Amino acid sequence: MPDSYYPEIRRLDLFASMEDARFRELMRGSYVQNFPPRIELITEGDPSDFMHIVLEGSVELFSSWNGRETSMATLTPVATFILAATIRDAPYLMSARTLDKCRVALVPSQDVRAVFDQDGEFARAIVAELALCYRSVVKNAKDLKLRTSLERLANYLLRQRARAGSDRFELPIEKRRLASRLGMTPENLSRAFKGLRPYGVRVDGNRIELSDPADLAGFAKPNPLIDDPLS
Amino acid sequence: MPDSYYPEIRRLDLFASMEDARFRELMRGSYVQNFPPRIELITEGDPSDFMHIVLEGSVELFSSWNGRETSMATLTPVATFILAATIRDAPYLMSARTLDKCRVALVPSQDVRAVFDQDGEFARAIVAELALCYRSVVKNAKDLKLRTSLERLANYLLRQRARAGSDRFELPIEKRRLASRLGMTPENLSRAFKGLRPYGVRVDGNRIELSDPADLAGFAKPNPLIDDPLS
DNA sequence: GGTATGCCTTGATAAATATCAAAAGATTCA
DNA sequence: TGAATCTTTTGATATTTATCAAGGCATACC
Repeated sequence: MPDSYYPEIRRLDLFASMEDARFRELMRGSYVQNFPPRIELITEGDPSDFMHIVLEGSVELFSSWNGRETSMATLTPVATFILAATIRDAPYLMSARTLDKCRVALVPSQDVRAVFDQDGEFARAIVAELALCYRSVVKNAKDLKLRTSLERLANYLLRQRARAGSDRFELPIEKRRLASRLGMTPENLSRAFKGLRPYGVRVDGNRIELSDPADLAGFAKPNPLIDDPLS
Repeated sequence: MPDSYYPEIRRLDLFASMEDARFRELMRGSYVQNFPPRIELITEGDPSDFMHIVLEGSVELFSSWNGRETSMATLTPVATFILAATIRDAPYLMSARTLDKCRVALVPSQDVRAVFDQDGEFARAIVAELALCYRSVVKNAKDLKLRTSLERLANYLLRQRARAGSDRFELPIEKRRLASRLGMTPENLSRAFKGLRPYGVRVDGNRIELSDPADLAGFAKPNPLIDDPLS
């Protein structure tokens, strides 16, 4: 891997505080690849030979069963994925595909496990990252089980508002993927947007405007234990 | 904590390979408590002062939002819970209550974090445990998003069959809790059991008999990436 | 034993969500 | 530019799931 990528990868919490020698060792065995849109990077069930890092573009994690498919998450730079499978040396539970042109770093799983054994700082960082991922999936499960689809959408919009820091923002993903992420069909997402109109949700293509966020929050009842990505 | 508990706690993967001195250190600061049934051990949102270990009885993890409640998991000895919150020093995402009389060990979170920093073996074990937990929640999310409630029940029954190693077994939890765990109402669970009768599912109170597991599997289409607790 | 309580089941109904079909908008690409 | 393709929306309908109400069954407790 070219040294030029080191700084941005270093910024990840996962690598921020590890010894420089170990970091270089890890990167030496890794490589960076460019992918066109809509390429399946990994397939669920395959052995986890590499930990992946999205450097550019966006990557969708999805899962399939019995001819059905659901979107689990969309990752944007700089983020790692498939860490748990790497750690456990277990098969991938989710597939991943590029949504646009992507640059992805591939770190051999056995190197990750080897450095983990030698570098306490790295081990701590991995634990922190895993615990964060775990908590984020638990929040997602709570969202799915405790809320209707309308409530999930309302809370999603409030989270995007917080992320953008503005009452106007663009949806970062296609609506049909958003529908799948929220556990609904594209048709119902369309109707759900209409259903939120009384709470001041204006939709124009990708552009969203929340004209009365307080009113929307009154309906959505956001909760940090479900909606706050950090807590 | 009395030394007599050490062996059974030691058997947990989490503690199996850590240095004996560290283990004793960790246990010294911990204590064991008995609880009557239906006691709320922890409440979601509270700071995570202790990692918990069920030694006897069963404990339900559940979550609430907006007056609704859902069962997330039921734990039986010997199992830890609330590890991720302990590690991140973050609030509990789930509440826990005893279902019957329980014996629970409480390990101060700061001790867990301190020993984690000093004992590489323990750190490795924590990572393995967290990765396992993470993967189990991902499987649960896939189950919820990709399957209907009838399919979820069918696969649950096949998992219980594998666990029991027999076509006849008893449901380990109350039906209303099972309903909640599977993301449905008690009424619908009752109807779902009826709906599986054509596939050889016989129900008598808690006792289940699968008279044609192959036929049931043909309907349920179990998949290791959702249903295998280890893979 | 009998009452009380809680769990489970059943039936009727309502609400939520999915499916199907078609049209309207975007976007891609030759 | 225009054809082709894909996404989004809309309406009609079907399916799934939840809610409400009532009754049956068990268990716990006086």
